[in-house]
Amino acid sequence: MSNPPLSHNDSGSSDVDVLDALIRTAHYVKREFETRLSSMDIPAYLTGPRLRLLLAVSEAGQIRMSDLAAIMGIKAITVTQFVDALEKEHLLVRMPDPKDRRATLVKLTDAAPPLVEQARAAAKRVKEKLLEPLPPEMRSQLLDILSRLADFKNVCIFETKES
Amino acid sequence: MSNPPLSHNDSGSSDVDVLDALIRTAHYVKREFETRLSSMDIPAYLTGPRLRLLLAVSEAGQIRMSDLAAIMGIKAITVTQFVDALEKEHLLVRMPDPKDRRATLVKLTDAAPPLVEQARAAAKRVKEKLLEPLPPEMRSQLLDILSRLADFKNVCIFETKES
DNA sequence: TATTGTTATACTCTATAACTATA
DNA sequence: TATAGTTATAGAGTATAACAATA
Repeated sequence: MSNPPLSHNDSGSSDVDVLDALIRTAHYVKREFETRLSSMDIPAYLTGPRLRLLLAVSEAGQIRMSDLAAIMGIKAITVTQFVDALEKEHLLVRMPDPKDRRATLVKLTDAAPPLVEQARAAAKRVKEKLLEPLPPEMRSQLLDILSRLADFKNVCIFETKES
Repeated sequence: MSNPPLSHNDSGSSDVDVLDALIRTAHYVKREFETRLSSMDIPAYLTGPRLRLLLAVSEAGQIRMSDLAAIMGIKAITVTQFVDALEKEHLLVRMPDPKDRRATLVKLTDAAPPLVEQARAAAKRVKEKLLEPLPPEMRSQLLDILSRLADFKNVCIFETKES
């Protein structure tokens, strides 16, 4: 066996590994989240990102696809694909925006709300389970730390609709 | 000390959103990491996961593919695909394991070390940049918190550090 | 029978580029 | 000219299932 040189701990190997840990943990959490969700009545096609989009639509009532792209931090084409997938499952529908004929509004179908509610509740239970090992003060510490790493101030467009 | 402007305690909306924040932040960090890395001389095919595998091989010297799967927390087939990609770029090679003829050992090619070192250094610089907004004590807090969410005790087969 | 790695296949997420319709 | 959304295409990451060789 070779002895690995473990002396680069001084100038920040561990400082830097925290990012790896972040990505790895997030990946683990994401997978756990989706696995547990689909083991709970929630159909497998309702993945994390799609559910997030669906919930955004649900909160907004009606929303333009370009706004969805903005609040989710993804490209328009990706929204198109999520909407395609969810429309195929009859969870949401497209409508022309009467104010701007280039734009498309998206809203839930009449059939969607029960599943959306079920998914929201299941997601919440799963998240609570995953967060269990974390005492409350660590949760807010984590939130604080994360917000310093990346500030997602653009996420809350929901309250500001006036027009 | 500022009071966190959390809307409050119960029924848990904020309790639960910290997981979303985690996933979203990790996703942001990951994308930033890869974008900045490929804007630095590092070829685009050397993505985060592939680089991680390459570094694992580099540290191990020779390593079985099944061990790579174990320490990276991915399936054997995924290792196969990473190794395929990196072998195509002449960064690593497969060798039969003389101890077990079912197994395959992987090691760096002679050509790999310069690029590996360059990539390791670039990755470190990028990570330091991304971590800049985080004071040192928050970095260790974060590491602590993450380790409670998911314990990756299996990750360090490399360092036989005393404890 | 169990394990190692592979082929074949598939799906999700994400994107760029080129395009249409509209503003 | 610029914006909204789409088609076509691509690539990365990940996986399951079936299989061959070996243990």
